[in-house]
Amino acid sequence: MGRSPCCEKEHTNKGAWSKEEDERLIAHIRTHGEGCWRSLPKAAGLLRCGKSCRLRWINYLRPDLKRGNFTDDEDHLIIKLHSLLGNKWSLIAGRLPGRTDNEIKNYWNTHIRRKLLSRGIDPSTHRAVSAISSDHNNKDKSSSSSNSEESSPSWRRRRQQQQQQRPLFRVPDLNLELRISQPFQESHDAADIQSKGMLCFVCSSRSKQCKCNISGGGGFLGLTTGALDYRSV
DNA sequence: AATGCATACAACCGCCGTACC
DNA sequence: TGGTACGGCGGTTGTATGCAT
Repeated sequence: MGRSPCCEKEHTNKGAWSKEEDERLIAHIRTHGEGCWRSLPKAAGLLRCGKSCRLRWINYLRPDLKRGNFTDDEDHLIIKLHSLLGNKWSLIAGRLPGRTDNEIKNYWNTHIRRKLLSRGIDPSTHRAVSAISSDHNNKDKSSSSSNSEESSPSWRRRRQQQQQQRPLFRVPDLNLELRISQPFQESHDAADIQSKGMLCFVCSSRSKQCKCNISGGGGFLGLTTGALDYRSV
């Protein structure tokens, strides 16, 4: 049997969203709120798959989205978080207010990867390319290939194969267990956690239940401060 | 001006985890 | 306990745009 499709594909639009579709979706979510994506298209009068509506809203229409270029700070934060988390785009996006996982993923693939490569850093391992090539006894010389070659389809395929063959790089003895917290806050001392109802990174409790005696600064990547502050990275 | 190639990014696809029955 | 629905995620593709020739 298997699962039923998420929608009737014969009766749904695909491709770019029109202005009218956007307006319908926005209007529907304004009055009914997010959620129940499967039934939303019918209720909103859209010939779209529920998943498509969700993606359009989350990645493009949400009012709290920050459009425009990434700042240097955001750049650095993405690189640092990627070195810790790998391709966990949603977790990375959770630390960049107003940015979506899709946006960060695209930005990584189009800008940051190339930037790191041009600096001689392997974007998947965050190690110097020369170190990697010596690790592998020059087996994969193409990993230091020229930038002009890297974006070609054949280069992408080769690179995928290399990554499958290459042993995973692991940061030794790092406990990367993560807890969900609210996005980055300007300040994050214990008083803030209690007064603003933030989620404590240390004990995972909210507001007044938090008994962690945390003070600013110190700690790896600021994680021990209860909230990740990328400026400490 | 026409053409081909490269780039950027929106959107889709397929899979997974979880909740619910 | 197993099946199904659903939301969410990461990888991939499609296409519009910009640039070089």
